[in-house]
Amino acid sequence: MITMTEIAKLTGVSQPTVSRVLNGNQAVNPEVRERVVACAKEHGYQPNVMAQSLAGSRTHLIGVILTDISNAFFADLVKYIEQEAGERGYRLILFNTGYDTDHEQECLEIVQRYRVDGLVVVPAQAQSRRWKEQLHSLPIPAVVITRRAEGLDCVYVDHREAGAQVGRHLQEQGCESYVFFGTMADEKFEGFAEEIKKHIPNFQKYFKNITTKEPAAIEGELRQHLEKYPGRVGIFAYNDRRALQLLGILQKMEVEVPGRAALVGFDNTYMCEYLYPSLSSVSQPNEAMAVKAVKLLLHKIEQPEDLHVEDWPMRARLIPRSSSVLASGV
Amino acid sequence: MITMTEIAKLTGVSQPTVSRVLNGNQAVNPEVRERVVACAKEHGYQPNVMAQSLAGSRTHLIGVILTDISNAFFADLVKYIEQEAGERGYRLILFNTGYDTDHEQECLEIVQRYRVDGLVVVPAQAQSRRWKEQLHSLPIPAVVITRRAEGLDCVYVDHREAGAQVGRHLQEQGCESYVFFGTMADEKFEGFAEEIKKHIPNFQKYFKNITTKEPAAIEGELRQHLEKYPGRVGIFAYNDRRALQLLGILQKMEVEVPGRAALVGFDNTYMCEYLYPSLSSVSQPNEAMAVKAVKLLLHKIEQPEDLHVEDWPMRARLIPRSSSVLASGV
DNA sequence: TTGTATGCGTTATCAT
DNA sequence: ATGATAACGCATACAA
Repeated sequence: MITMTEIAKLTGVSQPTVSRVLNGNQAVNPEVRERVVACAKEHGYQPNVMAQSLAGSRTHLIGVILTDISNAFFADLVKYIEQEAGERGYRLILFNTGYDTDHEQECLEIVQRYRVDGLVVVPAQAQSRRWKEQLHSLPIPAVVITRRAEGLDCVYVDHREAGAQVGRHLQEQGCESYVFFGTMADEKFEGFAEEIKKHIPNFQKYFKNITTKEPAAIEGELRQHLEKYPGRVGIFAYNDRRALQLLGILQKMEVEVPGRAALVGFDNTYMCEYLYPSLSSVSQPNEAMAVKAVKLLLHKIEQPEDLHVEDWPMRARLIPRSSSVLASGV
Repeated sequence: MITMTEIAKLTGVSQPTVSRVLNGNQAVNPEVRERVVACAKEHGYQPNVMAQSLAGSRTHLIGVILTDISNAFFADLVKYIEQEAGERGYRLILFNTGYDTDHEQECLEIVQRYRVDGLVVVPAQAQSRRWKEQLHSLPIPAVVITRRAEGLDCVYVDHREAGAQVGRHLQEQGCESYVFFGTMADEKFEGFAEEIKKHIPNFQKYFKNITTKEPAAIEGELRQHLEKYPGRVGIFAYNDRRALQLLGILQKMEVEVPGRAALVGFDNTYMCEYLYPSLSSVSQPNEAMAVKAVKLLLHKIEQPEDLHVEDWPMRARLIPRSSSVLASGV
């Protein structure tokens, strides 16, 4: 790979002149410019970013550290992050922690070695104080995406509000009892429960939480719930994957969806609209989140003096489909 | 971020000595070592990879250029590539071409600027000669993954053989007519057709190809085919996404699956086993492919004198499920 | 065992 | 308009 110095020799000028030509910075003799450009083109010159970075400029690298790239939701985020960053001349160096906090630590060290200009992080450990302090003390601007992290720049959806949307929807659909599939420590459950409690103060009485992922156990729990409550049951799953699993089980049990059970998922994966019945789900603004995170980060990179911390909750949106809405006409 | 030179000053030794200590290369006075290590630790020293690379060693960067990271299959590959490369001390710089060949060109330039040690590529343009020559002439070792590319190192599944497996399976399940959903230029279709022709020479007569993705059109085509052929129809979709869409349409049409129509997808996405009926699908050896590709690449990086070109076809495996297999017992 | 000197490919600051 | 020169952070050959 040819260097500026080599081009300089070939064209009989000095290396700094080559630099000036190739960067179009200052005025140079048109003849010289032509010669140099031609030579660079002929040999397929490509600047050495390592050298550029060393010489004082940025690396134009953004470290992306996330929990699980094989999760469609995060993969989608990465796509938009890459796109937005790429348009502004930044590249991604990617790390997958696999929810392993030790490995996350390593990643945090490695990105420093590469002198990345900034960081986009989906933290493995949600809220550990130690972790937040560490990220804060890093000499690299960072934006947390997907989760709220107090005191740090972050872009995320308001899960509580999203859960409330689901609660409202299922009530409007005439549900008389409820099931939440996932951990109750989840903010979307909290919002969900709060919303329903507004109308049904003794919510607990009509509610069941299921945490197991084991099909037979799920079926048992559901059967039990259905026997106890004859009315329509509203089921909220913490993601589409689980919702799909539930849908399969309900179909196997020959429970009518949405007649007997109304089902809502989360993430609005592509499969939602293809399923039969199509699956109601909560759509997160993936692209908007990614774009916002990158813009925030680049701002912090390019205006390091601005220490303002940004906290960006965004709204999710429930997409009602056949799994929770009774067909009106037919 | 502290540098070796600074540590040298703080500990009263020379910079090369610090280098020796921190790299554990040569023998150094234990006392000095201790002092230097302590100082480095205290200030959180992290080597500057840019400088290391410039000074002659490798960048330890692997460029990953692929068509669509938001595709679950590729995202999964990336996960394994990151893992395997990471264990060997290499990091990923990621590019998403979005199937845009112009953008793919840019990516090829940019990775050169970062002086990546190697490249893993999912090409946007399958087989253009120009592209292959270009990749070959690149001063960077590269491995093509997912697609066969003659003359280049590549790791991929034999789609023809995979298609044959599906053909064999659907025949064994007693199908009397066939539908392929996707483009007939696809190797998996070729293998599929060849296999069936072994037993049914006038295959064309019992076959329909559907390429549209528009639900109403698909439904029309299917209805037409079903009216024409009373026997069981075997449907092969080029990926699970399409298979899912088909399944939804079949359910809506109240066509019995697998009784009237046996359905097989491709990619063996997680949802296959959750669907009802669960979806038969072809499983690609994602992890094995990723690991093989990385190993191949690292070999080429570390043994540049070995110019042997490796062509690694791998076997896919059909996972039969309820969508194509009639329940025997019940 | 340790220090000096040099070079990697740039950018940037000087002179000229 | 252009050429010396230094500097970025590190590795390495060489000298001591």
